[in-house]
Amino acid sequence: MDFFEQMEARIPHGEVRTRFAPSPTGYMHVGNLRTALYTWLIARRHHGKFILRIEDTDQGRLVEGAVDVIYKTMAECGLTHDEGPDVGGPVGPYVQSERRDLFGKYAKLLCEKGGAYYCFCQKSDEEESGGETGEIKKHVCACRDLPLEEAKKRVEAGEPFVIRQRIPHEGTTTFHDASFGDITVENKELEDQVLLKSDGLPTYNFANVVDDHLMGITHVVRGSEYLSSAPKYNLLYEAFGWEIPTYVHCSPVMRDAQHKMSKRHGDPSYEDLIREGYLTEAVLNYVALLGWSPKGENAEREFYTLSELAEIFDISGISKSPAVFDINKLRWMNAEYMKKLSPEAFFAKAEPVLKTVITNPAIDLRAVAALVQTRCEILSDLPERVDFIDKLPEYSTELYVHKKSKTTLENSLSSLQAVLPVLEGLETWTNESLYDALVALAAKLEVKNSVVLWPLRVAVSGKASTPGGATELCALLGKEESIARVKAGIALLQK
RNA sequence: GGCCCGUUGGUCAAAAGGUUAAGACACCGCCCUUUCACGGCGGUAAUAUGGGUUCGAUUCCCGUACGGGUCACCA
Repeated sequence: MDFFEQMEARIPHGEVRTRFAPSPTGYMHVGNLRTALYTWLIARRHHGKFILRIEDTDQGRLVEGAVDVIYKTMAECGLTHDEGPDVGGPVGPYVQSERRDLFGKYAKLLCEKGGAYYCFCQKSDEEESGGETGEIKKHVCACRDLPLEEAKKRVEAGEPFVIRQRIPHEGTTTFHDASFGDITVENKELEDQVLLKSDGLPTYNFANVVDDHLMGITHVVRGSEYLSSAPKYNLLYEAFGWEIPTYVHCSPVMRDAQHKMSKRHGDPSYEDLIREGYLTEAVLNYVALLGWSPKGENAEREFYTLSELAEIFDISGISKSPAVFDINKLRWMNAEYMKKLSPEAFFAKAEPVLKTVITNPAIDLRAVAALVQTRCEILSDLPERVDFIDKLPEYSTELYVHKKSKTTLENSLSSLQAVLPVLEGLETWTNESLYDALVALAAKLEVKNSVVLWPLRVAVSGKASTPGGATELCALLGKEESIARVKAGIALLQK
């Protein structure tokens, strides 16, 4: 058994195998996350294998610790892989830089098979572009017609070379994409692309084809920017005599109608979103629906767990047109996820954030969390909602004037003055007892509840908008602090 | 510029020849209410455009416009 046969023998058959092949950039684009998710879902849906392959051939872009970021993100999202650099598998290595030697062998094999040829043209020969005419210059040279034996002699003699794909000049190539359907192009539009560079390393397109085949990948999921190189892939598979995988091209995630989301333009990556206080589950759920939609009876359903998606995900639901990322809808969806959290789970997430603005140990953070759980969309909203608890902010008396509650500066002052002794005389300091006492006071004064409660809420919070009503805030702040703030309010109104 | 792909409300999108063209976000209004919110109810808003094919086109075909992708010894 020769080398190539050995490699073939390793390839698993009879199962769906998909792969996510990120290059280690140090963060996860939203678009990449979606691709990873779809790729994972296809594997899970068919009870197949999901493979993680690190594409680190671009040495110039290497980022320290970036591979760990990939592991961490995938694990955090629940996109577990069955094979990869860290867990191994039958078709390793799973890091592209460790597969380096493979590609030269396969490129030479392809030359033997006639699908490629040695090319001795110097890079500088074709450096000139089409210039102002805008014409694209395709590489055409005599090396293509060099007899193989002669070319090999020159290689052995040490002459620098690249290996280029031999693309037929005539005819057309048709490839099939699971969501775009059949696409046919004229072969004359295709260039004899370089497969193996003069430094002996493969180009991305070549490495991909070889790796995907040797790893037994059945479904190639990738961005639609690769759509136009797909015919060349097909020709490559055919020249090798390999089975062509199912292509699943996904349109990009856009910032607006004409721009892809990009880190460079300040669009958030997955890590940015998490840092801003979005929940992983919400991000995944939202991203799943960006460019894919469920069919049939699920068409109106929007909330899914990962495992629910794994049951119903269907390639045919992938959309062909680009989708604009709507942070607004993500916010809404995140809020829904927060509301669904158990009080304990929400507290666990909220506590660290609350602690950044509430340092008073007398404050019951669980009570704060309970109040705020249905009133925030993302965790980073929290500080601004509860910062008044530690310290009463300076506020304008204008806050006391509220038409709907029928409050004015004058009746606010008298309300607070009436409230003060009630609070001071209150034995039991709970939301219920506070509410009962103050409603009774309003009845006694013969005014609407709000005439009493609105000014109190303002006095106690100094804010127009708070995570709870007057009595809830008083209960939270405690008797002493509440009374102090009411007195401060009275003083302010008396000025 | 050549080639390829796409186009349903502001956004995500359903409807795979016959529907009053779903649903969700956002927006607006009303109700609830101890603020804001939550919740409930309701509303505004779309098949890019011109031709075909068909008894009938969002759906099929062609053109146009607009948008995107691609045309490296980058991935």
